Amino acid sequence: MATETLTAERILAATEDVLRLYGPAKATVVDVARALGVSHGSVYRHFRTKAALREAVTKRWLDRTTRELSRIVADRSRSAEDRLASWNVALFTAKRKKAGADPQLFATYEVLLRENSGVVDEHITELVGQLVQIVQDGVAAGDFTPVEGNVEATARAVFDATIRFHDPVYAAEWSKPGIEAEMDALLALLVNGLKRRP
Amino acid sequence: MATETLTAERILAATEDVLRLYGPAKATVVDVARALGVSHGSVYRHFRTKAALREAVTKRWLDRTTRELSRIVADRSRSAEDRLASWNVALFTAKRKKAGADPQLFATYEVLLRENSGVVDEHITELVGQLVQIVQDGVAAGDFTPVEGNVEATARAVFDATIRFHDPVYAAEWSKPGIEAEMDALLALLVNGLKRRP
DNA sequence: CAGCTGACAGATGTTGAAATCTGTCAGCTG
DNA sequence: CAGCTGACAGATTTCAACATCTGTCAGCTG
Repeated sequence: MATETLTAERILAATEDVLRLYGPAKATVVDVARALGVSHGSVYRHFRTKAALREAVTKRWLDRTTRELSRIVADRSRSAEDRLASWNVALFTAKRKKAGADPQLFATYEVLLRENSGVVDEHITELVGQLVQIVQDGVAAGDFTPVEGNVEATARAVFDATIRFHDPVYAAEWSKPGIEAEMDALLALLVNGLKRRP
Repeated sequence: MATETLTAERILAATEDVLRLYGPAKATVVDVARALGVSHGSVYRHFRTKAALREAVTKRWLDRTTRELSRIVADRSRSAEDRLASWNVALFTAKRKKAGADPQLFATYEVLLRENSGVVDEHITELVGQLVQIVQDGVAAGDFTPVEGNVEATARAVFDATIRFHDPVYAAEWSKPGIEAEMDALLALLVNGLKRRP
């Protein structure tokens, strides 16, 4: 335990700790190095710049969510309609939990997301990809009709429509009473719009 | 012309000019007074504080949009489906035009909107109210079925769903090619969800 | 000799004194 | 005398000197 090898993962974990402690404005590479008991030069051996380090922390944080949601996508035993709603509720619940459990850290990640829009774009692409799979399954099962016959555009439309329930910009509204009813109404409207007409 | 009486409206117009010129951070009450050729004490006769002045400017700006849209709401000669799409397209087009025509001023208003969330909330309430009227008309005509039988909740859901196309937060995406197609897909999905099933 | 250290130059952030602004009001003016 | 002015106190912002941080690299160490 005295001198575990310095890995990227250990640095990332320490960086998250330091960010939680000092916030995004004051967390420095020197702080991270101190937390690990090494010199800051060693951190630069694993991450070319401070920006790259912060980007990696951001990606790590977003990937945890993507991984969780992928389980819902993969569960073919449930209907597409069911999974579509579950997926959206799970995404909302996960984000709201993060925002509520440690507002300090969540605010920090809001800053990181803004400065790493490339990582966010990739994350969104992955999420829309998951929705594509669910919609595709629904179409194959004869439950859904994609808008304009375009599954990609339809999945993207569903994602856009629920943006209020997953974009951290709106985090302040997530604790409002009645927010769940609002989401339910929106999901009902969307599912109704997707359903094949007899 | 030499000495027109100092009205609230003249002050508001001058304030907008000063904001356009200096930006939200540097525009001062003294600047506004100078633009009007009066002392800053006179401005304080009409607006209790600088914050109240900025709030009034913000409200004036938002009200211009509300007024334009009300013409679509009132036009009973068109179907609810038609007006719903028109209303959303008009809102999007108006905002996008403002953002594109004078990005400087639009950025300034983004700041004002953030510091006057109360005014924004009222504005949103008015807009949702307009949507309620359109949805109500559609239900009365037998074209729409409101989600959960609740017209208010349905109108709110439509508003939330299109947030990406009217919240200035996303202004950067409004000039992306293909954005109109994305809005069309979303509107088609929503209208489909609203339509009464035979 | 792979991996780490720490001194260093330039970039970025902090700090506090000086400058400007906000909001008030007694008195001036048309 | 209604409406405006401008001097003023306290609040806020600006600016420049100072402190800290980022990123590099020659050399140390296990």
